[in-house]
Amino acid sequence: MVDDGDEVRFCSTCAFSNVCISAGYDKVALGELHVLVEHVGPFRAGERLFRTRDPFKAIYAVRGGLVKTVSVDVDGKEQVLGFYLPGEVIGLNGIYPEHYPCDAVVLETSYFCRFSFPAISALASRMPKLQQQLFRLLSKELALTSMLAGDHSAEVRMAAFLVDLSDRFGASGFSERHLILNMSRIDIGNYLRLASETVSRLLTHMRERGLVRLEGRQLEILDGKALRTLARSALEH
Amino acid sequence: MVDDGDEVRFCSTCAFSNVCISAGYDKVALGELHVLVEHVGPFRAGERLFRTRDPFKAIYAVRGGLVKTVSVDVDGKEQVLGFYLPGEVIGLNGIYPEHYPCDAVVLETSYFCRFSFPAISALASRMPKLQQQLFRLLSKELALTSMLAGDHSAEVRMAAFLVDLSDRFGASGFSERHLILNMSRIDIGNYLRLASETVSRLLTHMRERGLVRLEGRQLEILDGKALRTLARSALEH
DNA sequence: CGAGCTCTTGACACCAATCAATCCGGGTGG
DNA sequence: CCACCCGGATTGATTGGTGTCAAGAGCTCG
Repeated sequence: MVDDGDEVRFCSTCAFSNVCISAGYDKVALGELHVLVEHVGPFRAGERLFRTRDPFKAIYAVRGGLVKTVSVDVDGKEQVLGFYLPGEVIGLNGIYPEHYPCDAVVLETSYFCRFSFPAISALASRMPKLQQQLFRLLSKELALTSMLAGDHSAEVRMAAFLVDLSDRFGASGFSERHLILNMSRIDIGNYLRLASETVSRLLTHMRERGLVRLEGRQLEILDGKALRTLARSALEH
Repeated sequence: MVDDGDEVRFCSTCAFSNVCISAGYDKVALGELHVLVEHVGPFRAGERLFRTRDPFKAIYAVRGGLVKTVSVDVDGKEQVLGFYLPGEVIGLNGIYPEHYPCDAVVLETSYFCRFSFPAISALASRMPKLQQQLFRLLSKELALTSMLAGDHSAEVRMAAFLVDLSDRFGASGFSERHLILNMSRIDIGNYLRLASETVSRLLTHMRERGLVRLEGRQLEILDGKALRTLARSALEH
């Protein structure tokens, strides 16, 4: 999990590190990236990595754990913007406003790589591959939130959520079939813009149809194909 | 949004040009940017600047006119992703997938600046200010779509739409009070995830309450403060 | 073992979609 | 110049999907 052994990868779960290494980049720049990374954690459930209106100074890659980002509107109503799994990057939406537009709330004990943004931005100027990776990350985040923005039925949203999570677990080297939904139904509902009761009803309905197996926060995908069919209008290609 | 330029502006409405000039950048790089820009147009209403699945080669700044981006899902149902006014940039969401994820449909006679992405990306490596501007544009787009993703009542969404449009018209040097909604109610509804009938009802209701004056596609904001109050939960700070 | 949650399940209400009729404005052709 | 036509816009009646409220069950933690 931390930088050990194999000199080629100094941090096995950092998105940046991986892409740069895989690009076979020059050692000087790589060393600079290494110096730039700061390992932080552990954070416990309920702690915040950063808060709304904190000045934007760094982005974070999840090394292990689970995080949600939430924005709180003027009435104090929370809005979950996203969940972040190991290997994913948090904080990019702070670039333009120059402060974080949301809180990053840790949902289970978590570890991170911290990248000072001015530093990584400067480094990106000399490492086109890194710059490109930053662009891609931003653009990817864009694609994800525009999925949320679509007007789809509750069932389609739920299916799309599960399929997306499955894919991302897979990309992080975890099982694509056995998902651990270590966030409350309330958070899921808030993220999908559904009432938590609706989330419950949808999950039991999916269980009754044999699409998934449910044990509390453990979910096993039994019929991935059917799920994808349900979700296909939301995942629009 | 952009630190205002003082001297030479060789393309009065191009977001990139403006930021680079205002940064007082060296003339060599500036020349390169100049060479890189390609003026295209006019395009007539209904024509497409690019289509879904076209390979991602360039981004476009609107010089004049109005454009919508729409994605078509598997069932053939259209989804309006955004409207673009003079000075704004289209196509950034194609970076990650490396092809455009939507069609760019011209709504009224329009002109553009075309920037080859490989070229501008390379140039950004040598012009930190340009790189930063690209990051900002992406991050800004992110903020905009996450507004759409919120679960707000139809009235709040409508108000937020008008306020946003007013701000953007203002940023482009147009009147903030007199908006020209040169897109159909159907497009507005599709963008806001509302039925066009609901858009109609909301606008008449706002007219009856004295918030706006309506004359077909011309809209005058009479009570901007009230509109902002309505929209404030969607524009979350 | 109780306190305080999350989660589930049911009954009901309500907002916005749908269906339908009409009106308006702009372009076309006689 | 007017009549016609057609897509967009408005307005009304009805429906349905989700939210809200409420009660109870299951967990976890002190």
